[in-house]
Amino acid sequence: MNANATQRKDQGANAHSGRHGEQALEILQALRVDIISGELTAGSLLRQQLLAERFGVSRMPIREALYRLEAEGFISFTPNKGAVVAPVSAEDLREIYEMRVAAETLALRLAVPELTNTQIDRAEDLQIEMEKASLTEFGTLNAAFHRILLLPCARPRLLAHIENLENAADRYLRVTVATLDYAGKSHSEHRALLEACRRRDQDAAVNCLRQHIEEGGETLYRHLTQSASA
Amino acid sequence: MNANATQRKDQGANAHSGRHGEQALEILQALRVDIISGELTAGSLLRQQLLAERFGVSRMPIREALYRLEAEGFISFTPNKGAVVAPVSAEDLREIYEMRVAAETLALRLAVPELTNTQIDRAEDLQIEMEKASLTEFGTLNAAFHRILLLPCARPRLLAHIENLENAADRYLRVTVATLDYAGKSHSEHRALLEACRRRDQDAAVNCLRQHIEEGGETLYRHLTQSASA
DNA sequence: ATTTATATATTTGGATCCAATATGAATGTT
DNA sequence: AACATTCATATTGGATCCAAATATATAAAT
Repeated sequence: MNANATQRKDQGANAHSGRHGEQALEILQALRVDIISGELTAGSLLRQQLLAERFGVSRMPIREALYRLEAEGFISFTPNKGAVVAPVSAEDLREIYEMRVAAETLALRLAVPELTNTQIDRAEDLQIEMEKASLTEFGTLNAAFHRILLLPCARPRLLAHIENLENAADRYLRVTVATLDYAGKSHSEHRALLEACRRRDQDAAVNCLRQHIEEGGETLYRHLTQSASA
Repeated sequence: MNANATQRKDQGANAHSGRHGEQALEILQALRVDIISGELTAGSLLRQQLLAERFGVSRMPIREALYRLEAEGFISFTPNKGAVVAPVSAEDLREIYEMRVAAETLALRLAVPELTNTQIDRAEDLQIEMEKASLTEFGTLNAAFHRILLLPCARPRLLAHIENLENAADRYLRVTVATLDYAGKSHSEHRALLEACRRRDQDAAVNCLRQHIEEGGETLYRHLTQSASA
């Protein structure tokens, strides 16, 4: 399959939003979304000229965005040939989730003692919303839920790393989240996590989160290794 | 202090080494080394024109290298003003070491069952060499020692992440490694780690590594918070 | 003398141009 | 027909050019 997600021309919206020095960031964001959402599939060639036309800019800001995308691990360059969307694999998925467990449990352990009741309440609100929400909203609400519990760790590097891992994971999530009864189990795990946070019980909270992430990863892993699709 | 490390002109060596599509990578490497080694100090402005002259190329490959450096966390851009070398701080150092513990213990846990006796022997050789080596060689030998024990985990994302963290840590290491009696303690810790690996004792090995990294971080942290220099 | 306004110069961000490499088609040879 | 060679084309990587923004210097006004 080819990079035909680049066909729709939305330069009208993008090109004149932030004038000087921000185009590349918007392009980066847009391409990242395209890869995560699956509009750009693994192996797709990213033609600079096509992207430039799509966004209504020259190739320069495109290149800038591509360099950063490569650093984030979403694409890879081969010299004089161009950039292709990084492949997906069950091993990669497993690795991402192993790293998420390590990074997010560290962040949570550091965050729990700093959590305010207000923040926990806010997380609970999000959880309540999430349980009523549609599948399209689930992703953002879920991300917000996790973020609010981890942010108080106040570790910018770690949080950026986690965000990158979650983006990487979302590439795999897309395929499966719609089909599975993942949501139900996730909700009760979130509830347990909130309880542990309320008691400021680091170990319990960390174990909840570890289990939560691991089970999510397991589910995806099984789904990916079974169905050879995507 | 300004970016006067950019004065020496070494374009003769760099410009014609790899012709098409590799300049940026060499420049990236060179700038990374300059930042880690301290030739480019925190807050230094990175003038594209100066760098272009230093490396004997146009501003284009410079920009490419800078974008990637930013993604690695070594510099940061402010729109229309340019790039500056990222600041250092005790909190950042602490964070790096917290992340190293999480990432490297994960890698080691996965690597230990895969380790061959040959690899452990090779690590021991490196350790023996290290104990006789000078301070200038210590850094590379130490890195090689850790790498050989972690590589068998076969997790490319994780290993790249660890490499980035070690580069980030090296920025702080530089200041202190010369002055401290860090080496002696490090050697015995390495020995203990090797022993645990020989027994294929995951938990013991992971605990050794955790302690090793934590103590290294502690030492640096104390040194950095005491002496307000650099 | 200090401050404000204006003009100038430097620098980044983006567009265009050119060279080197790779891709693909056409042609020729066996 | 299969394969190699040559030539045309497309694409990347790098250089140059231009515009927008910022910083600096100069002049004017209080």
